[in-house]
Amino acid sequence: MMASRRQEVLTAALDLLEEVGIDDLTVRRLAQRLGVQPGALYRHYPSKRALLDAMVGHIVAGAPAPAVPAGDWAGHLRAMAASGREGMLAHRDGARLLATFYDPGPDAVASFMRIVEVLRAAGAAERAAVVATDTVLAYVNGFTMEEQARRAATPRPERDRDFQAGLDLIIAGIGATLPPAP
Amino acid sequence: MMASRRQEVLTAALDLLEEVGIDDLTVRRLAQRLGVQPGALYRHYPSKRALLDAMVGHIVAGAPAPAVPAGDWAGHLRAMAASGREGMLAHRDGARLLATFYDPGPDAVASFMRIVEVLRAAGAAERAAVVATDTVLAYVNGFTMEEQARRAATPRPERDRDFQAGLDLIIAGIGATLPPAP
DNA sequence: TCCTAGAGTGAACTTTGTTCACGTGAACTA
DNA sequence: TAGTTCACGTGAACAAAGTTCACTCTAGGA
Repeated sequence: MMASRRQEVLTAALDLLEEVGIDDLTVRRLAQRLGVQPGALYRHYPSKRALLDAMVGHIVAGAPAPAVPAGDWAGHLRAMAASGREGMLAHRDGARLLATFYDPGPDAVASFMRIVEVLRAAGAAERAAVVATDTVLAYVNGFTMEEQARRAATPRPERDRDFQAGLDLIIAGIGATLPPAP
Repeated sequence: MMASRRQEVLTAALDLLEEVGIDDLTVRRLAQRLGVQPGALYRHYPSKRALLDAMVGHIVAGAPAPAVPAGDWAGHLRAMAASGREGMLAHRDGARLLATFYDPGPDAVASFMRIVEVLRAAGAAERAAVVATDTVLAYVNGFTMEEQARRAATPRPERDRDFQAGLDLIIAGIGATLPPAP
């Protein structure tokens, strides 16, 4: 196991997030849950902000790596979109947390580039591929934010269907700008 | 003019937002700018949250009412999208403010419905019209949020062009599901 | 045995939102 | 004219938040 104390603090913070939500995620509450004085946490993270960043890092890293169907650009787009949404929905206030504290690292840039590559392989021009990728990601973030903030009442299957339907709209738009398959 | 004190406080808060950003928009700073003790503000707004809500209300109300080209559903969509984005970009941290504190009122629902109506008039089924509207709004929010958070360096014309290009993608997707014009 | 390093204590400080009993001056009313 | 009302503001306090700091404790290796 060999979990460093730093890791334990992070895990406790993620658990606490699930219990009380981000607005009540306080240094003191976290310290209490660890059976420790508030100041002790600053041995492991230099600030609360740094801790939140680490939580965000854990969330984006934990998103399920999609099984890539080679050559199927629409499938790739759908998988990436679903994975991004899933990562946020998996944690209470996940979307808000990402929106507020996410600073894209090299791995995020890498997966962005991978999508662009897939679209380029399907025949899209460089700029068109970037625009399409940007658009899908903006949609995923916008939809999920709104979903988590204001649609907790709507049953999950319905939300899934709505998300899918909007994504299909965008994919149709992208498909129209692509050269026809040979 | 006859501006009520309440109005003056709101105006001062909006000015202060522009100067210091939402993270440093504090009750004390606002009081100081009004030449008043912090507690005095609670005569006019029951809580800081209520004041932020009022600011959001002012921002969404202040978005330019688009000139509606009758019968042109794509034009209507573009106008609404541009108006929403413009409203957020017009204020520092506008997108974050909206995303965190916006609780859609009757007028927001009304303008949502108006878009749905326009699409229905163009031949879309009810559900398709709702999905299309939702998708455009999610895109606008997602794009603007990211834009204001991380693309301050990119020059405005370029950002406008990117926004337009993504929107065109979605509009193309919507157009593909509509019956051909007679 | 000494000593270093990681972990935690306990108490403080600053800043934040918020409350509350009380003053004050202008406008209305009898 | 005298009294009442009312909107507005004062001044001081409160609790909770993030953060800092000097000190202690406890292992484990030289």
